[in-house]
Parts: sequence; C-alpha cells; structure tokens
Amino acid sequence: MATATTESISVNLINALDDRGLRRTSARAAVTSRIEQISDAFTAEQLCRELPGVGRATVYRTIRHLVDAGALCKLPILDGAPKYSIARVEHHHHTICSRCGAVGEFRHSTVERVMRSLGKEIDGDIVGHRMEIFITCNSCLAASRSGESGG
Amino acid sequence: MATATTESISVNLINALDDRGLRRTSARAAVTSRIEQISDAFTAEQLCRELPGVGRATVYRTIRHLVDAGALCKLPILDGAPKYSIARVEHHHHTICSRCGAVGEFRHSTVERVMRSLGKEIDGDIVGHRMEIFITCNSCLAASRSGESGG
DNA sequence: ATGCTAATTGATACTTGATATCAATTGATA
DNA sequence: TATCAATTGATATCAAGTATCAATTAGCAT
Ligand SMILES: [Zn+2]
Ligand SMILES: [Zn+2]
Ligand SMILES: [Zn+2]
Ligand SMILES: [Zn+2]
Repeated sequence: MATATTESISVNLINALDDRGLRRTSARAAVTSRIEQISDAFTAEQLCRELPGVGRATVYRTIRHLVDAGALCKLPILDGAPKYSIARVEHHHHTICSRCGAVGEFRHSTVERVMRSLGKEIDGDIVGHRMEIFITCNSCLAASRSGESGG
Repeated sequence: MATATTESISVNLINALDDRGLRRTSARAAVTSRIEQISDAFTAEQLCRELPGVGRATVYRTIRHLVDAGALCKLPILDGAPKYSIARVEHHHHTICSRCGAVGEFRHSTVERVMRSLGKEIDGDIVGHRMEIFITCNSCLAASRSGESGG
C-alpha cells in the first residue's frame, strides 16, 4: 500500500530497476534515493562525491540502468560531462541556463508536430530527435540586474 | 581574384583564423586543408591520426579557434567525442545517422519560427538553441534491406 | 532458517579525450 | 636581417568513464 509523497518518487526509480529484473541492493537504493533528493540535474561525478560509500563503478552502472529504463535522461553538455535529470514525462526537451547551468524541462506539442513534418524534407528515416533551448534563467537575470554598474 | 572550387573552401578556413588575428603557420594550413578534404563530420582524434606531422595540442587548439570563429560547428555525441563539421550556413541543425554516425545539415524556417515563438512559454531569456534529428540514413537503409534474413 | 548460486559490488588498473607546461621554433614586422 | 611575441609539440597531467575480478550479497530452493 504505497502512500505517496517524497517516498513514492524514490520507489519509482527503484521500480524502474525492478522492472528490468535487477536486484534491490543497498547501493542501488542509495543511488536512487540520492538522485531524488537532488532537484537540479546532476553529473555522475557529482553523485560519486555525494555518495562516498558507493563505488564509482556502481554509481556509473546504476545511472546507465536508469537511463536505459527511461527513468533518467542524459543531457549532452558540450564542454563537460553529461548531466542527468529525472524523466518526469515520456518525451520532453530541456532548457539550459548558459550562465549557471540550471536545467529545466519542457514539452510543446507544436514543436513535436513540426519535428514530425520534417520527415518529408530529410533524407532517410527519422528515428528521433533532441533539442535544447539555451536561456539565461530568471535567477541569473535577477543577479545581473542587481549587480549592474549603475549601482 | 578568387576562382572558386575546392581551393576556395581551403582559403575560407585559413581566413577564419586570419580574421581572428592568428598567424598563418604550416601546422594550421595542414589542419585546415585536411578538414576541407573530409566530407563527413570528424573527431579531433581522427584528425590527429590523419595528421601525424602535427602535434595533438596544435590540432585541438586549431579546432577550438575554428569553432570560436564560427567556421566549424561542434556537435555533441552522447557516447563519445564531439564531432566537428564545417559550418556552411550561419545557423543550422544536424541529422545524425544512429547506425553509422553520418552527419548532415539542414535548415528549416518553420523550425526557427517555432523556436522563436517558444519564448512566451519559457522562463528566462532565450539565447539560443540546438537540435539534432536522429535518422537511419539512406545508405544504412539500403544496407539493411539487402542484408535481410530472407536473402 | 540455511545453503546455494548467480548477480552485484568496488578497489584497482586502464582507456580515452583533452588540457597545462614550457623549451625550442617560427612568423611578422621593423 | 634582427627582434620578439606567437606558436609549436613532446611530455605530463587531468578528467570521465570502462574493464577486471575477487569478495560479497540478494533471492530463491529446500
Ligand atoms: Zn541561471
Ligand atoms: Zn520532441
Ligand atoms: Zn547511416
Ligand atoms: Zn535553429
């Protein structure tokens, strides 16, 4: 009888592993529950640092399982390690703040419709797509306004 | 009086470096002219292999200059080194064959219009975007058709 | 509950991609 | 041609991530 709040999200990530026939281990519980506590996107190395009790290999392996299960999305960062974030809806895209790196999610039906319509103009079979919007996030905008030279 | 075919492209990449106030050196000439001979996208390591006479550091540095100059685009590959391709038009996106990795370019005004319209629905200021379409390219489609089990 | 066995773990070594260092070289200009 | 800052590239180092494999453990059968 799952009563749901913070706990239930935790169960979800572990469930994603269950569903793949993977065993419930304390290492996997530590990784998944830590991921759920992080609100922003994170890197693998960051998780390793925050979970010194779990081996690097296990952190990387668990992340890979979660990505394979579709529970995490892996977000390429051009000048650094990929970031991961919980996939809360099936298909979505990301916003990335160019200044602070904060990651957000969005879904937009028009975008999807246009992407589908591209099939006619592109050679080969479309099998998927990826899209990132680079932004200056509100908190970075606020920070730069208050820090302006005009005092 | 630039008469233009293959040669003229070569001049362009070197020019991109000139325009940044960088010196013309034989190493840079080797790197830029090799890049122009490659029709597909390439990785930095691939260039190093193909230019054993040029030091790794110089290959990486020259690529970075070209990217900074906007003459090359850097394309994130989730499970490997980024690929580079000559930026033939100002703003464009890429197709990537999931099977063989072949990279293509496209531009589509509707896509750009939709991206612009997203501003209203996204928190913060949009400063750019990136998009990749994953495909199975025609040659991979042909290969899989001829290699089918019914053969 | 106990034992069995395959799955899992994690320390270590390694691979790959890329950057920092810095003495030697070279391009541009006077 | 002399000068000197820019450039080069061998080397060391760093960073991200994977392979190995002996030790441990989860899940199941009894
Ligand atoms: Zn920000
Ligand atoms: Zn989409
Ligand atoms: Zn292909
Ligand atoms: Zn665009």
